[in-house]
Amino acid sequence: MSALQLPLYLNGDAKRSEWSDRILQGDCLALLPNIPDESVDLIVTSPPYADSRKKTYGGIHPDDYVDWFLPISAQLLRVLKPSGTFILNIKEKVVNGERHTYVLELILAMRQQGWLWTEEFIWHKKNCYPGKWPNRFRDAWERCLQLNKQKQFAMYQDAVMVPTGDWAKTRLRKLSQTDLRRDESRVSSGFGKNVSNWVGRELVYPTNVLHLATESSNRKHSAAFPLELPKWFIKLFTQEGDLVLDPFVGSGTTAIAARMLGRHYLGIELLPEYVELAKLVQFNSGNM
Amino acid sequence: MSALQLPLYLNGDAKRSEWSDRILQGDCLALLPNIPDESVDLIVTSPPYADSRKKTYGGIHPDDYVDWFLPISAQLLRVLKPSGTFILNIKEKVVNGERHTYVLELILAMRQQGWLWTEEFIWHKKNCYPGKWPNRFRDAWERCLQLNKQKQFAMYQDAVMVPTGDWAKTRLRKLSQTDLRRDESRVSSGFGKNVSNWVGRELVYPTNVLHLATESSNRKHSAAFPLELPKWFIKLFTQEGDLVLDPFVGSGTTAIAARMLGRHYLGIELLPEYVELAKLVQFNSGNM
DNA sequence: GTTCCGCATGAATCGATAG
DNA sequence: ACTATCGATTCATGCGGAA
Repeated sequence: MSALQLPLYLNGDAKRSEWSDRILQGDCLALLPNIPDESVDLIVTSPPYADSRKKTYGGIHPDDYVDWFLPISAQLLRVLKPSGTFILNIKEKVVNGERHTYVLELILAMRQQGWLWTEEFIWHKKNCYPGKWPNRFRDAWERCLQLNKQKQFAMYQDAVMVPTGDWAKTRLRKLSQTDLRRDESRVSSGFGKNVSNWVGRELVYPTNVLHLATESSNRKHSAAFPLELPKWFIKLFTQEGDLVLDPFVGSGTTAIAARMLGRHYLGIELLPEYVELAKLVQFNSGNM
Repeated sequence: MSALQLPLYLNGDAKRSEWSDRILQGDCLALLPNIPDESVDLIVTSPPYADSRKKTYGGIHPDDYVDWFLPISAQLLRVLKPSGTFILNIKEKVVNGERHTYVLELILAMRQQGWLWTEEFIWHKKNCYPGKWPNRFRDAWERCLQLNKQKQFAMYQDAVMVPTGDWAKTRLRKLSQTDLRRDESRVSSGFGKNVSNWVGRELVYPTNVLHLATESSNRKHSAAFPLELPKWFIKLFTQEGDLVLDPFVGSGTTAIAARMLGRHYLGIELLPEYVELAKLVQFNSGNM
């Protein structure tokens, strides 16, 4: 789909409400330029991993990955609001017995591009692919890179608080004065170790290791990542009515998550079959 | 301590048995050159984090971290056996609201130096206290970089097998003891449990995510990692009688772990007070 | 309706084989 | 030598059918 064939609702002059909440089929590098500057509150995406979907996406070679992604991230930087956040779910492949370095290089290159590498969340995959190899174990985690345009960005931490675990109660009982003092010295700022702030509370703030609920909706389609993953980031970085973009929306997981949470969304997907699947699920998820 | 003042047991001509199983006080960059080529089976260390221990180590600025570490890693590359492994526990600091990139740059630089970046294990600090800052949550994980000299290296995967999630869950539920049920028993954990209790049962291989509680003992070394962490890597990458090196041994955690597992060890520590502490613990751990 | 098995299925990786 | 393809390995999970 060329720029000239773009649907009217992607015209930059249109109001957002006229072009959001859709799944677009096409190359995101061709479609992204039609999204207005600084119009997106949150980008959550899981791009095709290097060399891993050769049959479907043509297979980006690990050595070419950074060059392939940088023009896209340049567009994402443009369309993101100054207070917005970009969550990039990615993991390096094993190449010739080594972890490839394209993710490291991508982070460095995106910083040159103007992004701030604010944080790296860890997604612990509970049911990772099985297998046994002579010199490695199963890969059970992926990176969720948090990138921003500014040091100050929108973040709604209270929206993702989690119930206090049993460990907290146990821990509290065991806390001695020396424990408290030691931790106070270890934590230099902010919330710190003021136990009174969380004693008796039912909810606590999570960490940067994603500990999502084990419950997973009965999805019949294969999703790139579980629904809970985009939901968590959408709750954390947006409010109702905000706009969430996924330039590699696949079967629509991010769009569904946004819809469920009352956020506007815009999904882009290259493969028509995924677009159809996404639209189907999108339609069926109306009452979720 | 200059090279001229090196103790006799660090003379390259001496047999390993004459110079191992000791904690040496001094700058590792000055002491490492006296260790013979390709004599170490495993290196496990947690170097001082950038800028985090200004008072004790002089505070390596994040921007200088790579230049500071590369001469050391060059020595480590030399003393490591071809089949050996280097486990580097490290985590980037937040500088000016961003994760600093020195760890990424260090990986790239060490590859230029000849290291292979085989794997990145995640140490998930599962019992760290909740906490929050305006723009981030509590940091609950650290990197354990696995670096090698060759694609083929010694690895004893059977030594770290853990009970299956299903089996453990079922059995523990039938025991109906709250404490046991709460105990982490899934595949991804396996620390802090007496695995011998499960011998003969169904065991599976772990993943590259290590669930491990931070140590709550009264260690004075500020960067001490929990004993289970070096123990796990020592079991995975060495056999009894092998030699384990920690060039930043601190209060001796790696040395204690090696001793407990019947491995030879060599610890290096700059600060005399830590050396004394390490030797004390080393002595007291004789019957552990 | 529950609970309990059995079974298919993965954003995987290695080594061998083939071109 | 270097790349492309295939078989073997492995386990948490969700599902369907059975008790």
